[in-house]
Amino acid sequence: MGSVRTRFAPSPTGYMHVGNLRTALYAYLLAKKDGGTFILRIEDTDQERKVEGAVDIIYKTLAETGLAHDEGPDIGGPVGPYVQSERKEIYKKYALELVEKGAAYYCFCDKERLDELRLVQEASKMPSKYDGHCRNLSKEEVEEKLRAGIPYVIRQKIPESGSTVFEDAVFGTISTPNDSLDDNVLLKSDGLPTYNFANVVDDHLMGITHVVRGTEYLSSAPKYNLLYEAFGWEIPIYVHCPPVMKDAHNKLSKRNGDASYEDLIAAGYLKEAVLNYIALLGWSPGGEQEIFTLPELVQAFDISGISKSPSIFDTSKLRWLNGEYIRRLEPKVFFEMAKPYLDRAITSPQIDKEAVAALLQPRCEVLSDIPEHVDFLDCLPEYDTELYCHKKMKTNRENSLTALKEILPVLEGLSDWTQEALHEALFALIERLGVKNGLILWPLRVAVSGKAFTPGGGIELSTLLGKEETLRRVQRGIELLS
RNA sequence: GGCCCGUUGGUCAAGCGGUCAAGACGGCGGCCUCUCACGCCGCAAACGGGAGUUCGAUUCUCCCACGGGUCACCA
Repeated sequence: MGSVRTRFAPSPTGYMHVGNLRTALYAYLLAKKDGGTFILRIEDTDQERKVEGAVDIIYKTLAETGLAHDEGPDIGGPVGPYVQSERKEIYKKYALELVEKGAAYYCFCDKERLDELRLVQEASKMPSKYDGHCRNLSKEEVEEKLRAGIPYVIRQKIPESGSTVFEDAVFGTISTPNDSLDDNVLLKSDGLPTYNFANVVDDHLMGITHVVRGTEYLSSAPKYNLLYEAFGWEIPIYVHCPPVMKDAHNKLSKRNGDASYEDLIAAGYLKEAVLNYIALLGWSPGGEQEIFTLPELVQAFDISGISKSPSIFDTSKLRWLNGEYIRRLEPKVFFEMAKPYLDRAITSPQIDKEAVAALLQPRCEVLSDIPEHVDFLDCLPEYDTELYCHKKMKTNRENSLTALKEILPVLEGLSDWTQEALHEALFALIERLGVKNGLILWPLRVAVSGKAFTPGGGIELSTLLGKEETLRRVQRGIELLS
């Protein structure tokens, strides 16, 4: 058992966005690479933003993607509880300890005063920052206000001078002047901690060795560092990951209507492909390999490969990767996955859907585009006879009509309706007429599909459609061309 | 605005003082082929700008520009 302990600490918002999932992935990989422990912690200290069922989505996603946590609210563990709202007393105790140590203080300022303060600061173009009104209250004053039952918060006491320096495994040494840091609230008036505080306390108490999170926390990291120092706790290794972007200017987000993990799955992407793709978004294994199973990712993962700049989520590359995964599937497995989509598009019972799936597998990138590939099997679409004209096949309306008229009796006379038999009969015809393959096969494919592009050629499609339907469509072609 | 961080082709990215600056996706062209797709081959396409340091900078330093993040009793 390794000693690395990482955690994924989402707040239950009811939505697993791609950036979040990637953070979970990296935390998981980092732990597993070392044979360490991956922990799930729910950060629900914001009572107003609680969403019902949100935690279930988190469990479901982690289970589905194989990012199995070793400790968490659902499975327990030695350092629980793993839900922050159940740890209320813990935070209070540590907040008070910090007050004892002089690294934090009671603040009785009410919302009105703070709003006003902010307004004044904004108006005078000052950086908005707590003015330290309660920073130097005497012990007696504090006691008195406490006794009077005045609501309070506990704020962090940031040193007035000097600077805070810390190491980030991705970004290196980062130094921040203390006077640019604010005396943030640690414990809210409802008795619950802020994220800033709960995070530090929990990460320490849970023995987290590597804190993996997004760069949005990079600028708060100095404050966390100061907290660790005040407690005399060992500082974890920070691993800040750059954001996943929708485009050069916007993060991927629910607000922008961007796809979440669930949306991608619903759209017909394979979970393995999604995981593989996001692993490569913001991290590079260094070598040429691009397709990785989860265990392979565990093997290959290294913090040094995490990039510093944001990366744009590229759907076209995901599509390609998904196609790669689809092509590698066992035909049976692909058929099972494709089935719901095939059922939606094909209603006629005589079509062999497994055979359709076999045709589809090499040319399908996302499951959801199956219907548009196969809709013509169900019902011959209205089509323009222009489709019969193809320069490379050297076909036009006239010779297509001739071809179909030659084809019809051949097919009618065929008793054994298999791909082999069709192939044999049609190539015999081609030979007898002494023409190029395309001259016969192109018109057949058009007649039978009514489309410019189809999965499979004329012979394959005819096999699928069955004798009766094929003959009907060839006749229809003859009618249209006559 | 203050503070922090970043900047290699359209996108993901390798590179860690000397390279004709990888590779992948996408694009384009070709081959294969009964269409499309798959597969194979090839082409175009990048170090934001300026000063230094150095025999030599994409790589190190500084400045600028641009981009991102953060400045809540949200996480």
